[in-house]
Amino acid sequence: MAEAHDMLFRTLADPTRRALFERLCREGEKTVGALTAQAGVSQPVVSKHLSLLKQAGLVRDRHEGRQTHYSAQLGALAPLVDWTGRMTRFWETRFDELENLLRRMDQ
Amino acid sequence: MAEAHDMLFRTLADPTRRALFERLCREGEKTVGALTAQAGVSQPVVSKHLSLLKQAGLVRDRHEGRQTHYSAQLGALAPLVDWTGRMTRFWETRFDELENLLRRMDQ
DNA sequence: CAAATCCATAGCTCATTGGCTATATAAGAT
DNA sequence: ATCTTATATAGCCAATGAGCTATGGATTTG
Repeated sequence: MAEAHDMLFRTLADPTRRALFERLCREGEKTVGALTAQAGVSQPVVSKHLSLLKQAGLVRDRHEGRQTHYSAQLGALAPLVDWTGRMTRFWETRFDELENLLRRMDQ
Repeated sequence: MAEAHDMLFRTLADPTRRALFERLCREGEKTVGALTAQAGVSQPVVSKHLSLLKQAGLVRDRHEGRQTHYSAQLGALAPLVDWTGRMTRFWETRFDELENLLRRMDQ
């Protein structure tokens, strides 16, 4: 029953993890070392977060010698965009119904 | 430093809480009792979640006698939509740059 | 081959949090 | 006034999870 947006919300809820993803979106592919240098947390913590981001489909990894390059997988945000869209549409639908009701009462 | 989307992500990360918000979006205003009846958790837990949703600006409450009616505040999702938009745009910009580079190399 | 570098994993701790029951507060109902 | 109903708050507990250090595995360098 776990929908795709569930894991996305949980994964992006942590500020450190979200900051890593944001940086990959802004600056493109980066190694773990480069990410760690500015993350403000230890390298193992960065690796752990990247692993969770990968599980959520938000990043890809590419191995090259002893370094691992991570990059954002932007398509992974789609379920989140869909979800917000659905919520907005529900609200608008109910709003339209209310509008119609008021129009009918006005006649 | 805490941006608006930070609290939104954290608030919507919990499935029970998100389900409450979804129901308010789908079905409109509801009392705490009505929400509790289908939430699968106890009434105090529902009240607590609603309180957090309210703090995040995702719901409004309206007191009427001894009941409290909650409703979704859809505008509150805007920072989330903006954030996903920004991330997408970063990615697209870098993609365009890559495209241009390839075009120049092709000449 | 030895040493150094890069990343991942293991194991620990502490803080946070989602759940519960019990109770307080407030507003009808009798 | 008393009892019941609706919601909120308090206090507790167990699970989760984000951080750390230490270490393992793999690759490059000397």
